[in-house]
Amino acid sequence: MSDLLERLRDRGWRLTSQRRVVAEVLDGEHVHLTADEVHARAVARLPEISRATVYNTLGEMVALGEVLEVATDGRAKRYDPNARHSHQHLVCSGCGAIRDVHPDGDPIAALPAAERFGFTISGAEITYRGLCPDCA
Amino acid sequence: MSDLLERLRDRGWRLTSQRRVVAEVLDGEHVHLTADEVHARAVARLPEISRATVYNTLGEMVALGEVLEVATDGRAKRYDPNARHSHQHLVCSGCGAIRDVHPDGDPIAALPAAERFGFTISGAEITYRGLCPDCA
DNA sequence: CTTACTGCAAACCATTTGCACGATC
DNA sequence: GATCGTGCAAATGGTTTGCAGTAAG
Repeated sequence: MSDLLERLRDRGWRLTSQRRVVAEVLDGEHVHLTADEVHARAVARLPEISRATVYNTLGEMVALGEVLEVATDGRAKRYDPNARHSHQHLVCSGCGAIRDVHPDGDPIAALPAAERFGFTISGAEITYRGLCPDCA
Repeated sequence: MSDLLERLRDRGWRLTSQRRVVAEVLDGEHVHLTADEVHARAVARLPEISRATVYNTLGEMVALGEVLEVATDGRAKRYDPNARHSHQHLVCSGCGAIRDVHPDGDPIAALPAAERFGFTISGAEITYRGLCPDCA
């Protein structure tokens, strides 16, 4: 289970009840919650936790590289605890559901040198768009 | 030049001075302006144009599929008039500059059936991240 | 002449911040 | 006991909306 929490602890992260709850709530496979959803679930376990703390905590986890920020282009950013395993996202244009997917091949390799304009490429994110079985 | 404007006119779009100015300002290659930048440039040509109209107009062009919304994950959305030619984006992690790029191969084809979870895939967006020559 | 676009200002929503209090090392 | 995290509430920035006025077809 709490893979994420363990990783954070190993990095000498100062541990408080709020931070622990945020990490626990966010952890898992195919989890892509908004800050507000994280807050709602955190409140269920720790009623006094504030939105500001949730935002701060998520921001720190992103800065540490343990959590990924996903802008699916809707309104609010979503947070993906699975930052360690490279994966891409499949987003339903109907209901906004997100799945993690693993395409074949390395997208970075597909970008020819002539198309790099002198940039040093450090990563690539792919968002597949489509309709899920329920929305089709 | 005003390819975008022409396309919009062909679709029977009601033409007003404001809309024309927005389309003109936005058109071109490698153009990725924020709504606010569009407004600033539009004001230079048509001083009374309001932010609300710029937002409405951009939203309509996006709904018509003639303009692409690009969420580079920074603060404001950017608008790309080049919705007709499939291309991907290269974003500088330093200064936020954007370049259009054309990778080899079709990213959709790289997603195996087993990874589609019953979704009907309609498109894929790739964002390459890196440092531009100036920021490196 | 009718319909639809525009401008204004106020509303909205997600997120950030300043600051005093409280908990951790 | 010094430092750092937390909570509150207010501020911010981007975007949307309601409504009266105005222009396009």
